[in-house]
Amino acid sequence: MQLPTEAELEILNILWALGPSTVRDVHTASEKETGYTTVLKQMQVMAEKGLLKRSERYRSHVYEARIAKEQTQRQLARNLVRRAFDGSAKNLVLGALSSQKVTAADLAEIRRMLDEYEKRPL
Amino acid sequence: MQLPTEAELEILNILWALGPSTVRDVHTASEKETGYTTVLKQMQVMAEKGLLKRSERYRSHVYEARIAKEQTQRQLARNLVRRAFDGSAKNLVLGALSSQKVTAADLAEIRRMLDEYEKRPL
DNA sequence: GTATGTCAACGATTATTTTCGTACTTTTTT
DNA sequence: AAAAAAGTACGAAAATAATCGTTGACATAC
Repeated sequence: MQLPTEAELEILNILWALGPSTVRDVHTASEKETGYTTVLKQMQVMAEKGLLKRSERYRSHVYEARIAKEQTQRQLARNLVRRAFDGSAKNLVLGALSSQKVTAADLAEIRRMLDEYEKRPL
Repeated sequence: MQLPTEAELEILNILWALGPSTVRDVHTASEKETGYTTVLKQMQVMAEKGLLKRSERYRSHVYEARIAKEQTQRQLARNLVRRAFDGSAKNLVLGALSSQKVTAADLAEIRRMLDEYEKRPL
């Protein structure tokens, strides 16, 4: 599968949050100051690439992400691990920890995830 | 700071591994089938951007990464967290785990890192 | 039924990144 | 000293990504 570009990821994030939406919806929800036709074109391209599914049943087309958020996240994480962390997920975990504020609750949940993982790797 | 592009990251990885090197060194070490002048130009651009430091003392210039590997990794991780993981490092950790094979030894080391982190957050 | 507004299609433009060919300079070899 | 080898500089082409303007289709309101 091909990884989404920067602008595409922004659109995917909106679609994941809103669910199936029109171009207008996405454009309105976007933080960026980009024009309507820009978003339209981008979503059309994404549909061609297979990143989005388009329903033409209605007056204005309704787009929907074709890939699940979690799957895309995994792929982005895998890609970054490969490119910048010498293939070591461990290093990325360290990088993730050191890159952000992580609360005690987060730490607890991460430990829980580790336990889960140990019992049943994905 | 500005994040390195794909090709730039490849060069940085080589420089981090080899230490200060000439263009020839980097070109030889590279997996990619790209021409010598391509690498040269890229490293010149990177020097302009401030990503590399250039020493002109010798016959062939010697380049060196201006940013530490760990710092760049942190920034890449932070960037990815922001763009694709709703700002939650926890989610990236999960993504990292599910994206790769992680050994028992890795898990142990991750746990150790968590303990470290809890004692003295970065 | 004509005017107004909303939308998709399409092409074109701009910006950025990646790549390479050519020319010029400096060494090294013969 | 001429030829060959190894470098850098420079410009420009090719590829990719992002943006927008214009046009025509289709509704809805008047």
